[in-house]
Amino acid sequence: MTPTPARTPRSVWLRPERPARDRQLSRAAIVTAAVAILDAEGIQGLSMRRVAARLEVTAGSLYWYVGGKDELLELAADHVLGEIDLPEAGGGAGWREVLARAAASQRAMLLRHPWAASVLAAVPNMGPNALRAADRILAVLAAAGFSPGLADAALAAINSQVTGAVLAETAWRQATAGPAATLADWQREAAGYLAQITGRYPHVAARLTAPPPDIEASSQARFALALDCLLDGLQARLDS
Amino acid sequence: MTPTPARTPRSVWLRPERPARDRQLSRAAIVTAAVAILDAEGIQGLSMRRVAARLEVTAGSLYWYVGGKDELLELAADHVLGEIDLPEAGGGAGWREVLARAAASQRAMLLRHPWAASVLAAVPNMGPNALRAADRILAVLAAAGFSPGLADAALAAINSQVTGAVLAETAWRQATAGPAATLADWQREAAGYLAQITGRYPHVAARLTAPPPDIEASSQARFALALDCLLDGLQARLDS
DNA sequence: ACCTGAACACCGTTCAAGT
DNA sequence: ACCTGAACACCGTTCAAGT
Repeated sequence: MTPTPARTPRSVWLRPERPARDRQLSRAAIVTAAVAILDAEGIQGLSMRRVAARLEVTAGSLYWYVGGKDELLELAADHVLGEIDLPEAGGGAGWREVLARAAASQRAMLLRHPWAASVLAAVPNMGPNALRAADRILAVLAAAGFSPGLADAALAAINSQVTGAVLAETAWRQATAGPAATLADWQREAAGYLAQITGRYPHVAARLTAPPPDIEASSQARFALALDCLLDGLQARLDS
Repeated sequence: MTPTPARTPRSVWLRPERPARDRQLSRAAIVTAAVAILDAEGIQGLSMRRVAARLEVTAGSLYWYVGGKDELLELAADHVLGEIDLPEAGGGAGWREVLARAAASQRAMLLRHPWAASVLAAVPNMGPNALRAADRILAVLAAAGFSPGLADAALAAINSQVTGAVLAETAWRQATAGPAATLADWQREAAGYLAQITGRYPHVAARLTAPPPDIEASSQARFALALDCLLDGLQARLDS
């Protein structure tokens, strides 16, 4: 019934920042405040009013520096992207090691900021930190003999793997960290449902009732396995 | 300052549905309405009030059947998960083909419902359709000789790849489908920013200014490549 | 140029009260 | 048992008006 509102999803990065003067607010301050709230309370806890309150300012004033909440999220996401360790420009390490290191660093950062993966996944990343990271990786791949097409595919595949894996990991973490304090509590709470599915879905039930002892370690191991598979496959396609 | 609200992220699936009587509303009707809105207007367009309006009912009445908006999203996500083509129970196809088919079907479904990937990624999927899909795949892998651990890793890796790839694809699609109608328009709009990054990030700039002619086909090709790499790697680890 | 204050049009959720 | 109506406590965003 109601017509679709004419959203204008133009990215922040397509508009220049306003020139600097003597002012008590800034894009940087707003982004820092937003990241602090996101880290502490997640995406649900972020609102323009709360960011403004943290800066002791009115909500409306944020709109002088930032197009809106969506833009602020884009800025926050690029901000944490700056925490990723990137390969040196002229480093001597092989491309496999470079990609593995960068992917591990990216995963660690996304686990430190559990809100970031979903934000980065929802929007094309065109911020300076995103571009810098992509450019470094593509440079390494080009130097290693990757064609532009294969380098693109490699970057996209690894990025998808990291993002997807972290999203799944944090989803489970947040669910089991709910009202039930421990995993055992959660299982007791879910016992009824589990009993119901044991018969219908035996393979899944076996996993749910007997989860790995160390979730942290097994997530890490699964991530390493998937990454190795991708790197093996890329190497084979590079050699042929 | 404000204390974190005591959310109760217990999953829908942990609570039984209320017994059926003669009523003008139902979980199924609510979920159907929600999916229709999500398909038409995306996640931003979904509100409890709009779902209620579509069913010619008050917003409050939805809470008799559904715990809240988060639960409704879980239900909607599992609903579309039912559209995935799964392997027959006793099919004769090899495990590689089975996984490839299921992954392709999952990807197609996620592209049909661009809101679904982010919802599925945000929450552990414990609905009946999610469990059924996982169980079928795990059964095929077990029959092919996969250890439980390797089967888990395989399922997780492929799921992460599909989810991550679709999220990236839809993010770009929605960005370029914004106010600028065509990709050329979008590029003209972004020209200033592109010129600015051409010097700093040459490898990325080359990709942005000269995108592949057929985005659809190249996304599909990249997805097939990543999936092949994963399947190759799994096969090698299965044989060893 | 920058920020306030107030308003507008929405939200999710609760809950007495009706039937 | 099921649904309404009204309310509560929030939202994002806009914009005149101040300085």
